[in-house]
Amino acid sequence: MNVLLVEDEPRVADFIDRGLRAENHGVTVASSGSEGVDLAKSGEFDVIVLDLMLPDMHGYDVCQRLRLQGDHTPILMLTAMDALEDKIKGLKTGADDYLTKPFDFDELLARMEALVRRSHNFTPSSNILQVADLVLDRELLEVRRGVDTIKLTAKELAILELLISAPGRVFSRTRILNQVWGYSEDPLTNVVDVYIARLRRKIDKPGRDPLLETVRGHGYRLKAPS
Amino acid sequence: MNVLLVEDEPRVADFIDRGLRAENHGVTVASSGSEGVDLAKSGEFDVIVLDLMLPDMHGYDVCQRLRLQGDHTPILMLTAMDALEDKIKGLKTGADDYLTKPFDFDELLARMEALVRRSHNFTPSSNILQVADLVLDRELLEVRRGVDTIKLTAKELAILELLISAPGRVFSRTRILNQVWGYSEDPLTNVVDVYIARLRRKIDKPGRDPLLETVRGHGYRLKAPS
DNA sequence: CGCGACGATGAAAAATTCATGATGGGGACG
DNA sequence: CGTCCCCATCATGAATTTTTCATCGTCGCG
Repeated sequence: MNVLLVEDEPRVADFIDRGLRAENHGVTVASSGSEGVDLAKSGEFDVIVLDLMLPDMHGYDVCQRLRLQGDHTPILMLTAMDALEDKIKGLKTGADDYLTKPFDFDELLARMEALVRRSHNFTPSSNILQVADLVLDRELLEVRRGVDTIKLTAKELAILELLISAPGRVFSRTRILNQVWGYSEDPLTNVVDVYIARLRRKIDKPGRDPLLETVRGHGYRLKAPS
Repeated sequence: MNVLLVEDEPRVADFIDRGLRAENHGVTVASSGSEGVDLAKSGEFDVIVLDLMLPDMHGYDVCQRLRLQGDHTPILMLTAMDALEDKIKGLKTGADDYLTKPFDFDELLARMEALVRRSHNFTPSSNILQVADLVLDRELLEVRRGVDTIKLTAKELAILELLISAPGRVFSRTRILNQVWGYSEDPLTNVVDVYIARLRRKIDKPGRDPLLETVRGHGYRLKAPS
């Protein structure tokens, strides 16, 4: 079995590395997120063990990036804390399983093997995000609501991408401004409002179930799948 | 280690039961959800292995009910399919881990032991705050009382967030004013009273057990979990 | 039992927050 | 160089929240 280990802490990396080799698995270590993403491109790994805390980017980003590239290699996340949010976020960004530090090496092994076993049965294709009948294909950069294809401008798409990445979750205007426009301040503009209105016009055509909700006093969100 | 196994399918139950006993663990089998909840009350178990598909109620309900009763025994869920939704929902209702059928018995064992080990260290905190059947999800900015979702305005939410952060503790009007409004003085207003009244109207609907208490001469508090 | 302080609450007024149409700049492309 | 599309800002009106104010209720104590 061929394992890609993305972990920047030498001690931890070493520990896992040696353990896996002892089990006759092939191991490649990446000590940063970007290195991990690059190495993963070769597509030769059976499973990726991914630490959440990396020097250059967060584990979620690595995960998300891989999935966006159409890579479906099973990912086992190592979370530092036992935070529910981390687990959920991990699963949502495309991880297949998580493991909380500190962990038994045997457990790591067991889960890895389980993942690989499972992934050989069927490969769930993703890269397609979806809420209700609203579908965003990040590969084709295409948006559909039901059978209708919707044409979005760059900014509109960026907002939708952000919102759909965590359905149900509320995003503040500031947050959206940050992610989509890259501003770090300027609360004197209402661009976000304007663009939300445009998105609405395209996505929530009258008669349809409204998906794009305003949460007064907080921001906007995409309706969570019930 | 003492295990409560909630599983109605005799074949699966038997398989796990025998395996665990072989490992010298104590096992009690419940073949329905309500039986499981009852048995759990004894509080003598180190971990609960919970099947999702039960004859009388869904695994989520069992899970939720236990958590509502203030039971924090680690729960390992057995999900039939590899559905992301199930995993997320499971975690949200208070499960600590999940396992997809079919699974290796060794994996079950490893995860169980990991859970128990972990739970002896510390109890996981999350973004979900709860008093009795009142739940505040800080991520979704959503409040529920039992099954009903409650819509709160920003200020109402802020107050509830403060109160629920320390159930049972009394918060003076001044304190609330400080935290929620950021005022550092001005004891000439009764906004706090007004908002408490509104919160009451939404949260403590007539017929329900009142959670929001007035402590005359001191302030307000959320009833502590008994 | 009656009084006074404290708290509850309805309703009006004020303020905030949003939605959206109109306007004009600017860049890409032919 | 003109046209088209995208982007950002502004202004306005509507919806909702927040605050204030007045009144009424209730609790505790003498």
